[in-house]
Amino acid sequence: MADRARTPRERYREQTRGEIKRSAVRRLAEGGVENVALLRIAKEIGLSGPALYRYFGSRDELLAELVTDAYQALADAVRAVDLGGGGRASLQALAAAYRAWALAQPHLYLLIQGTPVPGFEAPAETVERARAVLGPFLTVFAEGRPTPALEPLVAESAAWLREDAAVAAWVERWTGLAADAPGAAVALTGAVTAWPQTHGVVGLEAAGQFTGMGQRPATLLPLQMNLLADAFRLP
Amino acid sequence: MADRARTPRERYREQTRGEIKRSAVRRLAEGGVENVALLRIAKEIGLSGPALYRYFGSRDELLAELVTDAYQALADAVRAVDLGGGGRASLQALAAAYRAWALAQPHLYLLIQGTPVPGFEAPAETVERARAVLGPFLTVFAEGRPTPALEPLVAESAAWLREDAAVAAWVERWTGLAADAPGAAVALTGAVTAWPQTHGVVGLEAAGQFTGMGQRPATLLPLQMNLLADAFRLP
DNA sequence: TCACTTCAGTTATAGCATGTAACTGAAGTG
DNA sequence: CACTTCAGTTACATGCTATAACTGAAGTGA
Repeated sequence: MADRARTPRERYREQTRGEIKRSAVRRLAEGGVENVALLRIAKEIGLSGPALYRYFGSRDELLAELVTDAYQALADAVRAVDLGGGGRASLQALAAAYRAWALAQPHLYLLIQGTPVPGFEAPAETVERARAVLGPFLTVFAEGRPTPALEPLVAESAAWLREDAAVAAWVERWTGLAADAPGAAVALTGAVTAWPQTHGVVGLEAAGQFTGMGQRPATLLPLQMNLLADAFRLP
Repeated sequence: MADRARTPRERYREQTRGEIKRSAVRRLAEGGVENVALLRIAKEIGLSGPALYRYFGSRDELLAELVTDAYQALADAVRAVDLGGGGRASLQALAAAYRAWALAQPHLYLLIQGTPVPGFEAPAETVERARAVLGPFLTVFAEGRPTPALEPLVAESAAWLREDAAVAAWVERWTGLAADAPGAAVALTGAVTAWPQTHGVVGLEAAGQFTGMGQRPATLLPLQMNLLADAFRLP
């Protein structure tokens, strides 16, 4: 935001990159990842083939940037939720926001949470991005008082907090709790449990696997979140 | 099984088809779906390019058959579970079998439950296949007595049972219950809830999204199944 | 102002993929 | 033994990714 329009050249470059990405996202939405072809994108924006390689080193690089952007957008959507209510109301709101974002652009969601793009695998960075999305869940679960059944998972979370300083910092940022505070491990456990549950419903829904089923994901997801809230005794 | 070796020609054809599919599956496991290239498969098994089109009309057709086979294999793996124990023990066993199959061939699992192959979408058939996988879950949840929180979803299941005869038949096959028996809707609700929860954990794990996380999916999944068993008051 | 650099964009080309067409020859069939 | 069926071939059309070599205009410093 600071150095937005340094030089005309850079501004133009940034604009063209954006145009390419927007075309790519549109093609992704219309025909899946196979439809994202540099040649056709180039033709669409009035360039000829190899010109795109000035802007993206390869097709995979372009896709990787779409993934990064999508994570950012999902994180923004989740962060935009007002956690004022706290407790299970906030958890419901987070899950709903997550779902709404995913269903508004199912192809993008499947791109980031579904099958990893073959060549491209950025484990470290992916984890980082996922954490940005899960942050607000930490906040909500920090006030949880888990039932005894959750004990093994809380223990694993506590161990992780002890071993990984980056995780400890992440949890502290969203909960204000130090790594050795009992609430930290609880928050971490809640987030790491809520995430696969939400993804389970949303991922199947985005992939169209619920079509033909009689139950509505809009009923199922809140219900699962409620069960989870019960397990963590959220107010 | 009946007309296995009708004519030598057909037997040869079947054998070649199998060879092609095995090569495709191997390539899928090694380099993802992009690595499944007819030309390279042909070269590998000593044929030259277009010959494969005698056996599969197109690449998509080959992939579609991989999907079908994979569903079958997953259904077999789940059906092989001994439900003698009943109750939550059986639920745990089912989820564990589902997970074990998926992790033994993550690329295949992502192929059937992840991003749908672009061109190819067979909603009706896919639903059918998914049902075959979920059958044993119905059996387990038939003896459930859901907590009041599950009421809305049970109602949706009951409505679905009333409207869709095929679903009613499916449920009856796995539970022995008629569509209007209260247990039928409960079983359906349980299966349709357990499925996304299991998929949520397994899908993320297969996609490698748990690497770098401190919690082990092997801990998380049984725990979630236990919560679910509680909600259905499984013995 | 003018040489010099930087860089967007071009055409040409290599390589590999899917898929079709037309042909060849051997295995099955009445 | 004529005839059909069909696996497999080569040749080719098309479309994609990616690289190489060139062109020309926009920026840059003395």
